[in-house]
Amino acid sequence: MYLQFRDDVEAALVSALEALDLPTDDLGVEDPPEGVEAVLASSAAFRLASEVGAPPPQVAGQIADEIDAGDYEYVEAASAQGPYVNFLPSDAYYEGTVEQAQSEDFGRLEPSGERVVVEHTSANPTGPVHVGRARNPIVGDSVARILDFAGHDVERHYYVNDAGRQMAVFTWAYETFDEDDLPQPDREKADYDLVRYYRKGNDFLETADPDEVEAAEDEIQAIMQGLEDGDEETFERVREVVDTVLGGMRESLERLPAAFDEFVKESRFMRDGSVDDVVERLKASDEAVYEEDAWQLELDEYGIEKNFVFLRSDGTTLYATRDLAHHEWKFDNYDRAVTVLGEDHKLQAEQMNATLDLLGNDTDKLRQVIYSYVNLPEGKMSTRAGTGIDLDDLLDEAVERAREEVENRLDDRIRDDDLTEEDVSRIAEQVGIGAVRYDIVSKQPTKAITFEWDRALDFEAQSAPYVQYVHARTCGILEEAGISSDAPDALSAEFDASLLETDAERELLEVVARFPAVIEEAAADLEPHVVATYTREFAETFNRFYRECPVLADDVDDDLRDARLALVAAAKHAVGNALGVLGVAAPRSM
RNA sequence: GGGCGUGUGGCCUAGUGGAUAGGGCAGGAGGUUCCUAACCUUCUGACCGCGGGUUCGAAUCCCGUCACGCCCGCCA
Repeated sequence: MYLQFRDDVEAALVSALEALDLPTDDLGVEDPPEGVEAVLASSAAFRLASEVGAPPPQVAGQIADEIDAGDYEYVEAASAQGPYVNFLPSDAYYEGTVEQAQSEDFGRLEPSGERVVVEHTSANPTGPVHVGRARNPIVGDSVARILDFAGHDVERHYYVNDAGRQMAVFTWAYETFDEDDLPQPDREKADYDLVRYYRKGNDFLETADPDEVEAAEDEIQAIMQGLEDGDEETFERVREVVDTVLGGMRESLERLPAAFDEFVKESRFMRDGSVDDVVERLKASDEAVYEEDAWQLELDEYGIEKNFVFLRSDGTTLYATRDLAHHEWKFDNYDRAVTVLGEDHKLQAEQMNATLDLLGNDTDKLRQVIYSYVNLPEGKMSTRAGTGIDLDDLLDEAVERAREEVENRLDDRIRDDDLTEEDVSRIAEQVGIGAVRYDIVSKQPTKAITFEWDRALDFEAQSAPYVQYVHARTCGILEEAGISSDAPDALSAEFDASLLETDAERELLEVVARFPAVIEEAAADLEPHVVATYTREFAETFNRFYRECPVLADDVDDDLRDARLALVAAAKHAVGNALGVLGVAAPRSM
């Protein structure tokens, strides 16, 4: 209802300003601060004061006087308060909110018909996913969920670098070294198994005898050339390594959970000729220069000073060149493309944008979400060097700590719980992993995060469990009332929302009503953290309602009980779906 | 050196032109015969890095400056 209310408010302002013969290009609709009763307000009077020749409060008064709230279904009143025009919602707003939010998928926006591809993670398949990289799948998966919930047709892609130098090194190392010379793997898992060869290979290239290194480099070069020439046998050799390591990484990512619709391999664009096509078109462009035996592109007109090399002197393509073909493929198959990238890829992204534009693509269809890395207090995490915390270890530790927490709480509970061992495991999993994910997704992606165990695994206050607990409470009340999620129909279809008139109830209704607008904003700006901020405010508001408004107590009369139950169901859908788009589990009990 | 990003109470964080800068942690004081206390109430604590400027109004925009991070490969 919030979106409809906002439409009403905008219409009312336009009509009032037109009647006063004032410009309508700046309505100044905003959320009033806490403590102000209104749901929306306009600060337009500030800007119109000079035009009218009267002080802002007087202008606000004129605007408010011009508005007849009766003309708008969801507006109860428009009143001037100092220089602001404040808008109060009508009973229909509150009643409409409760009704609308009875739907299980409350908050989902109308289908847009737009096909959006979200590419995220795309880490080179060199070894286990570490925490430094984990922000990408968490942010990316949440962005994908939000776009989906906002009505778009979303596909999630992992772009696999299976043709670069790193994979050539890996393949060479895998074929060269003997397992007996390697340390024990940290886990019995494919990615942990194979990363030992990769580390050993890199170590060899850095420290071995120069002649031996040269021989190794020749083999690596042969692999790269084979890929470039489209040699099937070479592709097979590399594929074995890539698919094996990727398989292990996928398992870890799915725990987050982050799943993909498609793993797009860059070698595909080498084989279908599209990379060659890109190269030919670039060579023919006015910006192309042949310097130092390599083909380059001058991108000065895009404000990029550094030349973009798109063909090496040995005639092989670069990752960035292949990525151009990849993105043209995206443009052919989707209406929009979103890529989640670490901040270190920012310049490359700008370079690619410029080049795609030069090739005649509409780059407005492409957007990047940039995030800063998660570092350790002592520095960066690196797969090659083997420094860093593995995502699996973090998640295991999180689940273990969550389990301890659940077990501790079992002892000092007021109510008798009938949590089974199965419940305890489920809760530990939901809370532990949810806490990690929420901790990452709730912060602005551009802010750097320094990883600290205790901070990442804090289960109190502004954390996933705090919000999850609210969801569990809503489920608890509904179940107590005999309304299980399996049988939502048991909820009385007849309820009188006008009985919800205390401050606590009204505030909860208002925060529920805002949910679709939060989705709209998060989707438009590609910012999952605004949903996380919302869940926190939601939880605070719900907890106040919970404290002040008993639903099932004996002294609550039947009509009020039904209305409150409907409100609790509405709250459950809002917070449950908010957690859903964040990719955080919504437990029915804790 | 150049480019991009970040800087908000002791610590973490929301807020990108409008109403007393909103939370959390830590610290002090309270609350459970009552639908789950992973909760709530209350107190303490901020010259929004620093200096200028624009504006009726600046954490938010502009200029300068400092600190930190990232980038400036024929790597990815």
